[in-house]
Amino acid sequence: MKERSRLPEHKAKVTLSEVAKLADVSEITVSRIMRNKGPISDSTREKVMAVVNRLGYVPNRIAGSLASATSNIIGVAIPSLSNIVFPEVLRGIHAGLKGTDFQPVVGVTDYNIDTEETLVRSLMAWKPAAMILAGFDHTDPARQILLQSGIRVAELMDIDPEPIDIAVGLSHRRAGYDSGRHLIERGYRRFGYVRHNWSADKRAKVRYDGLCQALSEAGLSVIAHSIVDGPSSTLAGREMTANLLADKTAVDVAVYSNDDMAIGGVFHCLGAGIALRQKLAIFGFNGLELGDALPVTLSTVRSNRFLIGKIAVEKILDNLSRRPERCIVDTGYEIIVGETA
Amino acid sequence: MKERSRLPEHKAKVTLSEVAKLADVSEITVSRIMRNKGPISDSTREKVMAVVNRLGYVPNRIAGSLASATSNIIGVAIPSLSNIVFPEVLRGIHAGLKGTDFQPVVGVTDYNIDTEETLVRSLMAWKPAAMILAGFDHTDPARQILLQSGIRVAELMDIDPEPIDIAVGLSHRRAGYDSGRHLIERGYRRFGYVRHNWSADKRAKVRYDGLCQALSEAGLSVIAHSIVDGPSSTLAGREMTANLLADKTAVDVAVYSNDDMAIGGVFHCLGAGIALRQKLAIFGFNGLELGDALPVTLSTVRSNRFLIGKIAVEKILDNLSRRPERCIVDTGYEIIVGETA
DNA sequence: ACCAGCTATGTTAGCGCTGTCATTCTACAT
DNA sequence: ATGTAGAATGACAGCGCTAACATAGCTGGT
Repeated sequence: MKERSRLPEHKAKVTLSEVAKLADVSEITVSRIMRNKGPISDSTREKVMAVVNRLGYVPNRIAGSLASATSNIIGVAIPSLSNIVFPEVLRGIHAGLKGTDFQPVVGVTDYNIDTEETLVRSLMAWKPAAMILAGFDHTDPARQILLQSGIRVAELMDIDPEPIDIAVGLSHRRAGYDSGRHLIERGYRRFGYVRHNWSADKRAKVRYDGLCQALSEAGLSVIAHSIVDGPSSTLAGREMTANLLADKTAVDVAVYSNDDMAIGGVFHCLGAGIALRQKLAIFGFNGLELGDALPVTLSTVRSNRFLIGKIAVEKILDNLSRRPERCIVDTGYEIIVGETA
Repeated sequence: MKERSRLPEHKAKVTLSEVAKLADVSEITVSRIMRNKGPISDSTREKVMAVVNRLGYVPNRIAGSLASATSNIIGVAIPSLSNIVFPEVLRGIHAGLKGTDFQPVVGVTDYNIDTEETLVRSLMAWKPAAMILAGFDHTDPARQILLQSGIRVAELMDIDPEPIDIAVGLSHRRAGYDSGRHLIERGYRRFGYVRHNWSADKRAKVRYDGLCQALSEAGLSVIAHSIVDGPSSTLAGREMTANLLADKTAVDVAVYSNDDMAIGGVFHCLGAGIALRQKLAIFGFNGLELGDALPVTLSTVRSNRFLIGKIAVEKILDNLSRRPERCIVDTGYEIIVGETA
């Protein structure tokens, strides 16, 4: 048997009107059948579907969207795909969209608000049904475009600032504050802080501020810092922990800018034979699954990333046109008492 | 200062023709300016751009795509966002697309080829410039649609089967085989295998087959198995390792279906005080960054996920219309000699 | 002066679909 | 018979843009 050519034999771009002609009905009838809209007799439907299947007709949504002035696209702008946190949010978005026929179009901003602006323009050009962004930090033009669009706009991760329309996330300030209170209650007094460069990651900074406030209220403060100039990573966390401990300032607990870093800390201690909690306590942020699989389970704060994405979508689908009132959803957080603090 | 309303004041959907009217030029002139196409005098450009900025005009790409019969969309279908591997491929795709104005539209198949078919239909409806899929396992109708479309189709991760058009990935069979050879050379003889459910993850199965072939050629075989009925995870890897060791069959090396599982194995040993390599050697697959940050660095095989995504995009952009010849790119793999084997 | 050959702009005709408003054809009650 | 609702279908006019083909104004070479 000769192999079927991989190139289209006749350019035969199958269109609605072609299907209509062959099925001997009007175009609008085919259109209605394809969209399950309006009353159609079974006989007509069968007749048309036979042609559709024979020709392998796939409706052109570009034309459809233009004609109906609606698209089933949802624009999504996230800062990064390297940080496990955002794929998890994406997963929530996909989960929320499942069963609808909305399609997410995802762009990556690299934590840069100018890139974000370009991305927003380019996503808005598809006349999306809604937009989902991470964070609240936008250029003025971007904000203006989103504001004027009239479509639903969800800003994720955070709920402290004022949103354009919908905010879904948690209060990083409170999470930081509560972490501090929690650790103080557990008896820790000499706090070290290990972090990555937060110039792009404002939320890490806010958590730190919350932590400092809790400490300050208790007459304490962070007495040692170890800072890597770059993004967070487990390896960086490991090295910065070594760094922190090399310092003459003895700390009894190290708080980390996130779990990636904290897990690196755990690895350092495991490798160097430093007794976790007795000698050095470690506390992270995010509640990654991995923390639970560690030989010594990580003490941290669970942020519900999946939920954030899912709820954002639900809120959007709830009402596809923007309401006058803003909508803020607190997905909360939970202190996980592991074995490292 | 009173707050600016969040709802669009006048529905004023700004169109090309409106801009043209106000700038006192023809529509095509505005169109050319927006697309940087054709010769335009500086004075006209300035005049038009002033109006564009004043009105906040954003071109409607839906109309544009319909008129020009080209879209800048690239359809992407991946099995899952939970497995870190696919976000990394996505990252490669985004990296490859950077600087072009193609937009990826991402869908998730949940490792189900019927879901994939639905997804393919729905992505094809946007007349994408190209499609990227993970794997070679498709329904007949899906394959048919892709074949007939005439657009470029990249199938990622694997290069063993025959692709529709472009294949980018590595030979999992050879990777499995070489892992076996490598471990035999290092003196291991009593092989255990720890895996997740591979009914959805065919490639893990192929690696296993390759491994078995290498063993068999050396007169060896896998003498103990530990299988979790579910997806891979670090926790599962940890538990299944405990499981494997509880068995009376003593093994000197455990090969894992992937790094997630293998890292769980390392954690088990670390927690149970089992000397890695001396008492039990561990070998994974993927070469996750995390393996390098472990207190005992993981021995594994690096699959270049980021590169796979990036190269797929490059091949596609290389030539946007399908060539008669198939194109297969081997991104290779690399055995990483860590401290666990 | 004249035409080739540029640059800068405009005119026309759709792209493939769907909203809107008919129109036709039953079925059933009056 | 006659009216009336509803079910099933169709005609037509665009959606907002761009390809393709003019057209108009220049420059400079001869």
